Amino acid sequence: MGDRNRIVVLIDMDCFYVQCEQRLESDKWLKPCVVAQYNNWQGGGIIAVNYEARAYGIKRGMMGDQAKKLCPELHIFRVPDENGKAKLDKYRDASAEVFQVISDFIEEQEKSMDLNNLVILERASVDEAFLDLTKLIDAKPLMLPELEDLTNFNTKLEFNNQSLNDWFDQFEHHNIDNRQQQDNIRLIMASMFVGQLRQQIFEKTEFKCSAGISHNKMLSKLACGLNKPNAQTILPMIAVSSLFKRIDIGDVRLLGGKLGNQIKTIFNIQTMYQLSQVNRFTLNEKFDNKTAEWLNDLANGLDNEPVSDRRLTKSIGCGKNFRGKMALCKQSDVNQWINSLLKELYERMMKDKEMNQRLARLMIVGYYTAGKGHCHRSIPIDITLGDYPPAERIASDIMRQLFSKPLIIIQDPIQNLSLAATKFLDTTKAIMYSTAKIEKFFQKIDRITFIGQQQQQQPKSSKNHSTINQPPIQSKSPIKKSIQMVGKKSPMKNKSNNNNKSSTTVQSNTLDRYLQQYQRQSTSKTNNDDKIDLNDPHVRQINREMNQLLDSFFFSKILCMLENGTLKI
DNA sequence: TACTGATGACGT
DNA sequence: TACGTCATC
Repeated sequence: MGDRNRIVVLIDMDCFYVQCEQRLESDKWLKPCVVAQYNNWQGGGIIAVNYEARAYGIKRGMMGDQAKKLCPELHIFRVPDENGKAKLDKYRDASAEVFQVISDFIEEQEKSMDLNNLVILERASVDEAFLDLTKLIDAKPLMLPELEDLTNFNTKLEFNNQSLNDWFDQFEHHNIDNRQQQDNIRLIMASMFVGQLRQQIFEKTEFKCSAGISHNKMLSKLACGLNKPNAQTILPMIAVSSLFKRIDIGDVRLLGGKLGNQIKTIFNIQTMYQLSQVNRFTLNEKFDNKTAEWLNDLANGLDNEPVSDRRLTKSIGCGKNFRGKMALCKQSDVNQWINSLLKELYERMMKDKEMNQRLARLMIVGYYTAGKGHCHRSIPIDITLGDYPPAERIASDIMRQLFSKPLIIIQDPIQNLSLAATKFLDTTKAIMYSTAKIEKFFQKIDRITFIGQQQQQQPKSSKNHSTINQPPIQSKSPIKKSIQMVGKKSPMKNKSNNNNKSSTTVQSNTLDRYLQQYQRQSTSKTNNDDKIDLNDPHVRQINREMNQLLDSFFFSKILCMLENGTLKI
């Protein structure tokens, strides 16, 4: 059972940006439309083309003026811009809508079967999702749906030129005890799921999409592209070799760039079928072992890349090109653009925080110059307060990084700037940065013995440290000492203590006072006098210590224990 | 001035 | 890790 082929699906929204615009201007449905950004030069660059417009030969990457010549009645939607920069929020929001529908549908299906975690959903891009339906399908009895139901979903079969109809007959009249046949039926069952999902997406969002239904990411992506728009395509394993005779190497996922071109030139071939005929040892001569094996698999319709369980983006970023004369030559211009980019990014970070309960810990600032090419540097984001620092502070950190050594940008002007927030932490975990919650956390995991417990009691007078200006941190920080001790002690040594309820919670008085102190500070936002001054050296010291605590303690130790099951919250 | 602006993944 | 490179739409 375990060695059965996976059932992997790709859902791809049809010309997504155009549909987003059409939904807002419904008289534009069915008309040739494109979405373009930046109107000023040659009608702007086209980033999405609907199928009516594609009929005129209009392609993504063309300029608006050029497209208009091909189709005078073309409607061009404009990406809104803010401060001279394209704003793509509309499409991200619409994407979130679609993913919500997909998530809900999955949940509903699982619920009806009284099971959990049957479907893996991966956000592959703003308009694409991979689904691994293996577990869902295999939890159901092997059964053929009605052909009519499938055709209503505009389901196509990719298998030479065989119709879905003919293919269906063989299952009804023949035995289905070999694995190949069973896999085919599993694909058909998955197609019902996908059809219903696509219907849901349409009913809830008005958006049409296409889908590929096959056994791995490469094949489902390929299948999806075979019949568009508003169709779903089944690609059974047996159809792969004949299909590959007409598939260009560059049309296969991950082979559309340099590598694909290299393959074509090196072996003087064009199609995937030809690649499958290249001797494995010949492949090995030209590529490293791993790549050679991977290519060989791909050429045989195999791809074991898992569908990962991820519904959110791993980073939020924004950037802008400054071509030719527009390239940034002065530090003040760079400063201004960083601020402008950060303003947009910061808003998106805040929105993301509210919607997804997470905080980014790292900011990447990137730039491009003719002399140095692409460069980027990272700046930590201090989230010890359980929230982002003010944008101004992030901006100044960025500028400090960027101009740590003075750059003579006059001679090497900056042609691109980009910012990205990454390394997200769940607020439920990040909240541990906020010290009140750290205390609770420690209480919950009372199986852990904090090393500090053996330290002698601190005098009560320490309570007097009630303002942030007199932090409970001595010059030779006891906290730091404790942290170092924790770091040295193997957490596994506490394994025997795991069920010992009498085991003490955090008893380090220093830490306790520190936590209380910090809690007071971080919750007393109403009183201006109590506001934390982030530039206060003591506060900075506290933040540093907390970061160290987290890095050395929680992540390397506790999360490890959570993962291997030695600890449960 | 002219194929943007995002995204993710991998190698070292 | 931090940073450079590649791929996709």
